[in-house]
Amino acid sequence: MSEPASEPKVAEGLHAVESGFVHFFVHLATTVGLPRSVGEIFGFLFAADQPIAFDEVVARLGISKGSASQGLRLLTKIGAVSQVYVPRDRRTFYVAETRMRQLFSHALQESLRPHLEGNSRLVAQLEESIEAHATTLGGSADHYRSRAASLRAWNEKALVLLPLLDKLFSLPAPFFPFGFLRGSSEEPPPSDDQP
Amino acid sequence: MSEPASEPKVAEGLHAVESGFVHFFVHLATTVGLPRSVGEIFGFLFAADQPIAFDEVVARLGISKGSASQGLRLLTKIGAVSQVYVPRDRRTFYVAETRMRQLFSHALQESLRPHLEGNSRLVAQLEESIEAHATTLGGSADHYRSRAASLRAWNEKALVLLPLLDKLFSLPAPFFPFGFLRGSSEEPPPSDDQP
DNA sequence: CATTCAGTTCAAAAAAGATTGAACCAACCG
DNA sequence: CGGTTGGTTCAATCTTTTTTGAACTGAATG
Repeated sequence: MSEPASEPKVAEGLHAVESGFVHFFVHLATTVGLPRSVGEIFGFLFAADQPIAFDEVVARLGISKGSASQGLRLLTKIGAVSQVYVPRDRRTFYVAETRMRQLFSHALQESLRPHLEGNSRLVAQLEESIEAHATTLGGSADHYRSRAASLRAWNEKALVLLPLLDKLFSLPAPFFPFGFLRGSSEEPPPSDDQP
Repeated sequence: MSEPASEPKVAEGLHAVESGFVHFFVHLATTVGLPRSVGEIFGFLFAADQPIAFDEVVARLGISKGSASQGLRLLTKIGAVSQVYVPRDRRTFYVAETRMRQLFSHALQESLRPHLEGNSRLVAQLEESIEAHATTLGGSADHYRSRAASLRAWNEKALVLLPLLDKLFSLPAPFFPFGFLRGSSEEPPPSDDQP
């Protein structure tokens, strides 16, 4: 009853609830290094009940056609939204991928992996460079080798952990397998007390 | 034999090998959204054999005192480097945390966690907002509730997976526990088949 | 065909972020 | 004390990224 007459208009033309979703994804987008507008677009589509037309994205969000176009292209490329063709309508419609699992797993494959692979290449170069200069380096050659080795080991670990992480995410929530490492400082096992 | 007379000088005054390390961490830093200079500093320290004084960072890397100061402060704050007091020297020396495990785990706790917690807050607000408007929303209230629920579920999953991930990383490499999910590409339940 | 409508492209403007450097502070030194 | 030396701060500057908007392409429509 004590609400002010107008919505806390976060973005032109959005209902308070919609802009809640937008907020959430703007936060997510920026923490992940994507432009804010991409977060807005995705949030808006994620909230929607049905496919949304390009020009509605522009109008409701109050962003330029240019941004919308680029943002939607990016989101499509990374598999976060897809186009939907609506029969008697000339416009293209978009829907968000709402299964978080898909989103996550896609991101892992398409964004994280390539970076880790980039790392691998750099480590390899680094190691070559060390060997190339080994004689000049004298005693420190070994030191450098061991530092490089640690980078390599770390990176490889990350690489193999990647698919595993993906799996873990796909597990039905209550089942998290804490079993195999009950050693520990962090988490009490999830199983209930059944004597 | 075919090498040019001078090093491929990536940064003033660095040996080729050092700049290999610097490269690696610049890459890492930028993919993680940190300023390049922070990557440079860390790379340089990571390569080093012994503690490095502030002014050497400035000189060898050819960056301003300002950058060095801020970069070192940040790195210290996130636990990636620490100060070392060298007896008869007025300057402060720095060493990189070279145990990748520590770095990683610290990053998980200090960077990822807070973000996920931020998410939680936003989801909570979102849910409140949905309830606040529930009557106005009519039929779509349920739709919004379910979308919000999926965000919540996802976020909570991430939150519980965090310590687990940390554990996995700490495991001696050869031991990776693929055992419990030898199933295939998607999601056969983790419990074994006991009729 | 000429027109309108949907959307893309891309150069220019705006905003956000990183870096510099000069002023400054605080030990230490002589 | 007065002068160095080691380092921090922060406003100004430079760089990079994001956003805009106007020109453009290419269907559909009439």
